[in-house]
Amino acid sequence: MPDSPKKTTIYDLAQLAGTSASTVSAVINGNWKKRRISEALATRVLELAEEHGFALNMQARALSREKSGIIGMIVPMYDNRYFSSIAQGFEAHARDAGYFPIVTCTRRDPELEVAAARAMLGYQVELLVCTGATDPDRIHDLCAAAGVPTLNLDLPGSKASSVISENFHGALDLTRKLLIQCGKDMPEAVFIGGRQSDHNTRERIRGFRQALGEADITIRDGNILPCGYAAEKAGSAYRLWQQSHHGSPDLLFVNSTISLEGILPEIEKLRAEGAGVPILGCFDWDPFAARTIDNIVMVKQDVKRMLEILFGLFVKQSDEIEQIEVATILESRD
Amino acid sequence: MPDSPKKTTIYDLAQLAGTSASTVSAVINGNWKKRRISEALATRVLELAEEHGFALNMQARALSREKSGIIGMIVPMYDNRYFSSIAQGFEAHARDAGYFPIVTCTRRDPELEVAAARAMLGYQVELLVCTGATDPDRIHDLCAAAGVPTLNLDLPGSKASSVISENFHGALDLTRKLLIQCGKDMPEAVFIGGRQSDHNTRERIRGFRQALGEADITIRDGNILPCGYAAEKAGSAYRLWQQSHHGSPDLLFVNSTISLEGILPEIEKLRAEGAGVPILGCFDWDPFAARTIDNIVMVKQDVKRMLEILFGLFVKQSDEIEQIEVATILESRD
DNA sequence: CTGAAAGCGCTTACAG
DNA sequence: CTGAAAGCGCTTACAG
Repeated sequence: MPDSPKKTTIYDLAQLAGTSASTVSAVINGNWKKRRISEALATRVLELAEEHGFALNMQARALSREKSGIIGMIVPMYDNRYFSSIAQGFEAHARDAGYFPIVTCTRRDPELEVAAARAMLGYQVELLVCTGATDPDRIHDLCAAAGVPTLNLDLPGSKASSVISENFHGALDLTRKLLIQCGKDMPEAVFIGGRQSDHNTRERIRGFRQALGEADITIRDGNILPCGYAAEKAGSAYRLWQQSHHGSPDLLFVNSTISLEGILPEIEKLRAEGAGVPILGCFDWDPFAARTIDNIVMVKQDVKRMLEILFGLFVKQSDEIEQIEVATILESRD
Repeated sequence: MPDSPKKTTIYDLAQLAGTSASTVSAVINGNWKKRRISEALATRVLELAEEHGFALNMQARALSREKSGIIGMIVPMYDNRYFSSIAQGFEAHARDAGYFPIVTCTRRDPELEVAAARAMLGYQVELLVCTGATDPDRIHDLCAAAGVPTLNLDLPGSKASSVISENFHGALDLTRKLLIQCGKDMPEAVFIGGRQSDHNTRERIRGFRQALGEADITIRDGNILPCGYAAEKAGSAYRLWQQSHHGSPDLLFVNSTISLEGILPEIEKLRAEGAGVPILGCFDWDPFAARTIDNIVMVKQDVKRMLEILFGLFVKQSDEIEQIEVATILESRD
């Protein structure tokens, strides 16, 4: 392999093979049957390409084709299983579909989301998937102005199709199950985590309320605590609740593993003191939490299915706006 | 915002502003003081750009500048805290340094690694960081032929600088701590997970052996089980060990959180049966595992520091090959 | 203070 | 069966 100091181009290859750039291009792109290029020439070109470590310049290709072959995704964070499996699955699907995936995390920051969307537009993405975006409609407008379609995942938007979990039903089932585990007649039930402003949190609260209603349990407003997703926020909201109630709730619905991380130290403190510990539910899943926290019930979102549907929408390219809800799975150790 | 059906170019902007593409280019790139363009014109151009949702075509820029502004990273997986925080931190650093980050996961598959490296080369990355790569030297050669520098992270290579954890010392400290916790005179100690072929695993085994040696504990070869990283592999290797020894070890050194996931069910089974449970150590960190598994000691790798050093090497661009080891942190609940 | 023009490395009608 | 040439949207000397 002659270490060419500078990058090899199709012109170099053409010269080496005694042919033209057009022909090399056709060979590289596998169009040589169509162009009826002799097999011998094609083989020769491919050999030379291999030998010189030739890599097609994708920017040049994108420029001339006027399409990049890139699809983008923005994600709030990588540091939990839900979003990281979304990122990983998105990559795999994109590659299988012949696209190059670009994913970027925007820390639930609206400004960063917009900046990331602009950057992706600069790279001429052919699709932008907004995962858990705080303002997907704004991103949609940005992309629409550039003629780029968007799709929403996890959190819905109103201007493009969305694939989300069955938040209401998932929360309903989870709460029902927790009530059974709890056993008490009039348990003190608390919901914690998430944002009142986001659709998923609202739907989950609705499911939570409904399950309690079915059991004729009245729920005080002070027991619904959409304090944000961050671990610290959930931790301190929980601590505050405990202080003002002089004790822990009987049943605790936690709205994400991130929030669960913040609450766990408090739960452990209770356990260490030999005090009663609330029955725990979490609308989210983590393998260690599921395995090691006593009596926790977790809701696993069906990432595989969500991505299949998402890519189905992408290839369909319909401009009808749909909102598709995907069933969740309840996981507990018993 | 007039929804232009087609993308706006600098020529469109030039026409609109009654000036030339060169001038627009200078304004967009913030070089207009240098070009002494009138502030009025500059402002006007920027307004128009905003109004039309203009986004510089980065492929065109890359092509003409002959540099892409992209840096790439390959990572084995996203689905654990170590690698996902590496990916997240890489993104942040890249952006701060004015680069566009591309990260791709290659599932510890040598062929995928090479394919991903080729794809990145096609996108003209200016640096490729190989994280936990099975054959970083092969990727280095590929990149070197295209004049692209590489850097290794987590697992070292011999042809480019590497930033890795202090595997030997980390394992030594961890094992010492486990021995203290264990308390027994002649504990049965087992090492599980990882690959004999990788540097980190070998170094950790060395640290493990050394700590045992210091305590005059002889260690049988059958107790060193580098069975791979996958959870299932670790699970079955552990089960096998237990079967042939009619019991569990006293001390178990697990080489990653992934392997820990595979072993946990067995540990729980023991606990449920009221049988003795080994003292657990893990060369890796996960917040839930750290919090919820009784008496586990975890080694946290210093991702923040590793990335700082990595980017330091990148900006330095020295062609001296260094291998830098970063201290790890021991975490336990007491 | 500003513009015309060449060139980056491809693709793709088009002509032979 | 194959090549010359225009064009994709920028940047950057160069000339004024």
